[in-house]
Amino acid sequence: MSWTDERVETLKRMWAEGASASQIAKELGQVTRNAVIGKVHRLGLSNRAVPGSRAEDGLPEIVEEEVPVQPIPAAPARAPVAAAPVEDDEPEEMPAEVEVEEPEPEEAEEQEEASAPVPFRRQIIPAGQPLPPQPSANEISPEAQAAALAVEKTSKRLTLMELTEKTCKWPVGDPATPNFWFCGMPVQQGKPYCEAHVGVAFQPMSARRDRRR
DNA sequence: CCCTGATTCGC
DNA sequence: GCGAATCAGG
Repeated sequence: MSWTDERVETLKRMWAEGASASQIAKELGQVTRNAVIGKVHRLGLSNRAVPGSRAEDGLPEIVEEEVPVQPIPAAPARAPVAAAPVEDDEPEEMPAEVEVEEPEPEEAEEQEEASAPVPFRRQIIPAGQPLPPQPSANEISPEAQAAALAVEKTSKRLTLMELTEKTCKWPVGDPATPNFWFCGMPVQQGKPYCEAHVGVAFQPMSARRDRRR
């Protein structure tokens, strides 16, 4: 396939609209993003306006060292979130292994047949031990918290077994409770969490320090 | 890991 | 001119 006037026109138009080279390539078909990029350069229409939206990341970006915050949302105890076949791992997410204390093996089976589908199987004693340092309640920026909360209201609510490399592994709720689940939204590239939860998991050091009591 | 654009260089 | 391979950055 060659660069017909029409194809070039499409290329120019899409490029001007901010489409990425791969998007354009997909649209045109029969060419790779490399071909598109190459053509873009030969046409001399390289630098263009910002691709994405307009109100997106127009902020100054106050980026600082990122510091992992205890991956504990509102849950009192941490669930062993195992990232598939364990391997390398640099001190980035700090697994912080913490056994979730089993309240007590069940003994008297409650027969709540025609009751609610997912009832409260008896008040469960939330871990009879000092819980790990409660999260970063006041260390998390209000914005990040709000974002996470919003996501949690619409997230996929996956079980441990349903997690994959592409699902957010942020735990929500009390692991010792029936309504405990994992966010499950699409992860942010390279991270174990979705955008919203990455927002609470990784806080700029200074901001975190300032907020802390 | 997944994506982006930029560059190089044999064809 | 073309575009795969590679590089550099997010």
